[in-house]
Formats: sequence, C-alpha cells, structure tokens
Amino acid sequence: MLEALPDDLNLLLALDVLLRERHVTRAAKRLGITQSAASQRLGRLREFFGDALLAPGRPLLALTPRAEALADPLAQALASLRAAVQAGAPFDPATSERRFVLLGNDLLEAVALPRLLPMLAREAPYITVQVDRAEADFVRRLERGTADLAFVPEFLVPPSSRQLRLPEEGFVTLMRRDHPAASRRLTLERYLELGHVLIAPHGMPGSLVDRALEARGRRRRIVAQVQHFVTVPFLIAASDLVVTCPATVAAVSTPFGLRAARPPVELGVDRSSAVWHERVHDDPGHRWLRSWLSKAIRAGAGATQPG
DNA sequence: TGCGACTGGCAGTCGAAAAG
DNA sequence: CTTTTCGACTGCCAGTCGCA
Repeated sequence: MLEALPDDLNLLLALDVLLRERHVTRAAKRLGITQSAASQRLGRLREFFGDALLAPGRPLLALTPRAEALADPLAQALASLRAAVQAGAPFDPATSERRFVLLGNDLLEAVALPRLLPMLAREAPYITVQVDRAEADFVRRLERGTADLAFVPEFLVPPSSRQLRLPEEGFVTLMRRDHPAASRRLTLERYLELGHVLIAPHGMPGSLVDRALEARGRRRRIVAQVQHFVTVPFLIAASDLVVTCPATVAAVSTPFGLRAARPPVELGVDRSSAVWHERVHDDPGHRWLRSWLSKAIRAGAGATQPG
C-alpha cells in the first residue's frame, strides 16, 4: 500500500520548489543543494508518486496532471506548517534570517524601501525583503504563503482579508515646470487638449481618470501607456505630455522640478490597503513587520499637495 | 547498567560523463 | 544547455561489543 507521506518530508519541500521553478537547476539553487542532488530527489518523488511529475519541456519542464493537482494543496499545507512553526517560535528581529515578500508596484519600492532599509540595517540586519509585482493573483499568493503582504487598491481587497488602510491621498496632474500650460489655470478644455501618459501597472484594473471623463461624455488623448510609476517623471520632464497620478508620484519627482496642478475632473481620493492572510495574523514576525509599517505610515503622512 | 569505541548500512553530496 | 546517471566519498545512525 502507498504510504500517505514520504519518509523524508524534505522531499515535499523539494517538490514544492520543483513545481514552482519547473527547472531542476534553479530549484537546486533555491534549496541550497547541488543540481544532481535535486535531480535525485525528483527521482525519489517520481518513484513515491508513481508519476513523472515534471515532463521534458522548453524552456521549462511541464507539470503532469498529477503534479498540477498536487501543487496548490502542497503549497498551502507547507505555508500552514511554516506559519504554525513560526507562530510557536519567538521572533527576534536582531537574529531572524526571515525573508518577507511584499507585493506592490515600483512606487512601493521607491517610497517604502528607502524608509524600510535603514530600519532593517539598525534593528534586523539579517532579515531580507523582496518586492514582487502585485498582479491579479495577489490573493492566491497570500493564501499560498508565497507572499506576506500585498499593497493594492482598496476596492480589490477581498472581504475576508485582514487589511491596514494606507493614508488616503489626492491626485495631481504633473507637467514640466516650463510647460506651455503651466502658467494658466488647468481647465477641463485645456486638460483635454494635452497629450497624456497613462500609468497602467501590468495585470491591474485601469484608469480612474478615463472612467471619470467617460461619465461626463469626454475623452482624453493618451499618447503613451507605461507600467511603472517611477519612469513617468523622466517622460514628463522631457516632453509636453502630462500625467494624472497619486500625489506620492509628485513627492518622488522632486528632483525633476515638475509642476503639480489640481486635475480638472473630480477623482476623489486614492485609497489603498496593505493586505495579509488570516493565517499569518498572529505570527510574531508578521506582527513585527506590520508594526513597522504602521510606524512608517504615520511618519510619512502628509504627502505633496497640488500647488 | 552505563558509557565509549567500532562497524555496517543508508542517504546525501560531488564531479564527471552521457544523453537528449 | 539541461537533465540524468554513475562511482567515489562523507556523515549520520543504529546495533554490537568490551570495559568499568
């Protein structure tokens, strides 16, 4: 009879990594073992499950149906196990070698990391932080435990999730300081005559501005669409294009000497949240991360307002 | 009975070579 | 280029034996 679990539970850790990477060499690096050792673990897993699990493919190995069926339950089980182990263990930031995975956009990297990293150097020198792009599957990644926190628009937060609301912030329209429109009040008619940059992070729902304009039966001319916030100041400073964006973008654009104007359409405020899964709510390490986040938010409150 | 030394089996690692 | 296989080596662990 097939045993329920392999004798060596490290095999399941290896399987989890192999199914994620779909590449024996890369999985070996992540596991901290040699490629041949990873290959041998895969061999034992194949024998245990009586299935190839990973079939030859390019550029990545292909998951068999059995492996597809195993991937999610295995990831969730391991995530629960890690959470259980971590919940029972004291968390000391001074000695912890934990890695936190944050999901967000490049603005998170530009704004949060410069505050976070000096604090880590001071209080938690062995902890590492990885920022991945927040995409439509962020809920699944939190569930699976492959991410710790996601920074997303509030309307995307699932009702069941734990969340910390980030400070609301207004929108501004940015243009270069000597832009022909910079010296006059930005009316709706003038706004619609301009060429616009649309920031549309990959995989996330689209533009608040265009929805607001559409409600009034108007349309703007989008000349360029980009995925990243921090590249926008370069575009704006070097062209006659304008961008309408959260005020934080203006705050990180200071070196470019851009002019921030009040958008001529009512956009309300930008509401975002930091979201995490119930499973890690009581985890001491996760609590520590969130307490830092709360402090950083309070310290950084009061973003740039349009002038 | 407890302790330390020794031994054999097993699993894991590495480097090299073969295969696809 | 990547994966698989093979042989040599190493470390761990359980079992055995001798000794106090």
